[in-house]
Amino acid sequence: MLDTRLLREHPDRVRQAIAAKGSDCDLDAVIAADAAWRAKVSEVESQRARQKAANAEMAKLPKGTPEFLAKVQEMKAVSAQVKEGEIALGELEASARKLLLTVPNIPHESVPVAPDPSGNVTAATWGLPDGKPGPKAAHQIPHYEIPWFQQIVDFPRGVKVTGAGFPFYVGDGARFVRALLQFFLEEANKAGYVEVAPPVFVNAASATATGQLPDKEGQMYQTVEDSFYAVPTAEVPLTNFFRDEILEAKSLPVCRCAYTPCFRREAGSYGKDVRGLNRLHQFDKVELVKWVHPSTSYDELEKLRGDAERLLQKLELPYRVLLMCTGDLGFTQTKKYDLEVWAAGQQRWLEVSSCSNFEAFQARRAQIRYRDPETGKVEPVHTLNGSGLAIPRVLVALLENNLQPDGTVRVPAVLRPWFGKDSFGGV
RNA sequence: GGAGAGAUGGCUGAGUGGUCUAAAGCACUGGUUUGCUAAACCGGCAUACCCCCAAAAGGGGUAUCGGGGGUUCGAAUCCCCCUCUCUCCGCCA
Repeated sequence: MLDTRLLREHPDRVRQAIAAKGSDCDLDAVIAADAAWRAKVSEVESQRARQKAANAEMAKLPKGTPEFLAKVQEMKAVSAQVKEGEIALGELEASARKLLLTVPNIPHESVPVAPDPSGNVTAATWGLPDGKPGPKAAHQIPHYEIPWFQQIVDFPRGVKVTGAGFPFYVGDGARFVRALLQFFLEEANKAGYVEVAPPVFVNAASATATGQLPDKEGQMYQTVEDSFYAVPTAEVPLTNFFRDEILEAKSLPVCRCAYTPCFRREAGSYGKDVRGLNRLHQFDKVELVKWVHPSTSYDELEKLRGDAERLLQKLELPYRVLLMCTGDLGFTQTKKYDLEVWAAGQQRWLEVSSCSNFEAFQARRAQIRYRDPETGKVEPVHTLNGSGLAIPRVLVALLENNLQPDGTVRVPAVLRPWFGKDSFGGV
């Protein structure tokens, strides 16, 4: 949600952003609805002021006197007007807010302007000889074609027990998932993110605050009896922790991390993308979230990106960092880096982290603010988040890149304390 | 799941239809006094939105006593629904 003052005072900047993001938001309608609402506010409030003044007078009059009764009669009409006005005002407000929620966030000036993903810029690469994809795996085999893969990740049993996209990890598969989780959480702790174990179901207010509702309802699993939503990412419960609160300026930045399973319906995803572990309905992820002072949010974004990159470096996995162009930015983001790991077996990039700055967009909607100690004013904080990291795709990259000629997979040194072995697999 | 009690500002807590513009205390904070600390005294102390002002400063207004609806000229107060919390019972890792 943008600040309405920006819409009123600098509609051109907003119009530019809408065009750059390729949004179909009708800004004129948003502004017209806001103006209509404001006009009605003034009208209704002045009527209410009249009502209050009359109440004060009547409090002093003895009840039942002719003057008193005359006032009652007079105020009956005003009361009816106010009631009518309030209904109209409620409708105008709801429609203005609904329209306001369709306005996308404004891209940062450092974001390349382009209509589609071809405009994304490679900001960095790591571990690629000559900056090109590689190194070559011993055998160029997609993870789902490794002979023993089904022994550590069991899809048919997942289908039987739940459905497609809900695999079982078995034996070394399960141990490997746990090793990655431990590693990611430890690294996040060391980097200063306080660990949180959040609820994995959230209510509608929380899903609205972080932007999953109203538009992306179809992407979330819902409970039948209680109208809860299974979290699509730990970002949702984590960011909502401070919803409707005012933080101390000196407590900023607040950095937190959480592991949760993530549940996504992925409606409309088919084909090659979804083979093996590439895309699942349930997967494990560690998420990093920051609440920061507005003046620091772009520095914090770079740090966040660095924290996520370091994980891939320690795992010795080649990757690239994409600075997303305006056309590939989400509705709520002002700037976003995607970290894509190279999966040698499939010869393709897999997104394992997405680090975003939302500026005040989420904070305004979620009412997360801080008090400026100098002015005493209350302002929305800036929020950021990034994955650190998504487990299954990291597992994919490790399986495909570290596959040895003898059919086993080498375990990176940093995982050995958690995994307990330096290789696994083989027939 | 059953029965009962409750929800008022950062916190404690008064307030059962009309200056509630929400008492009082605590906490926080500014000042005065005072060797220091402390105390005492005086003052300040919410959030959101609208309007005035080019803007800031400042001023005016409206709303908010868990949420929503109702009764009434007027609701923190009366009625209904919902949510949450607490106590007891039952069940349970």
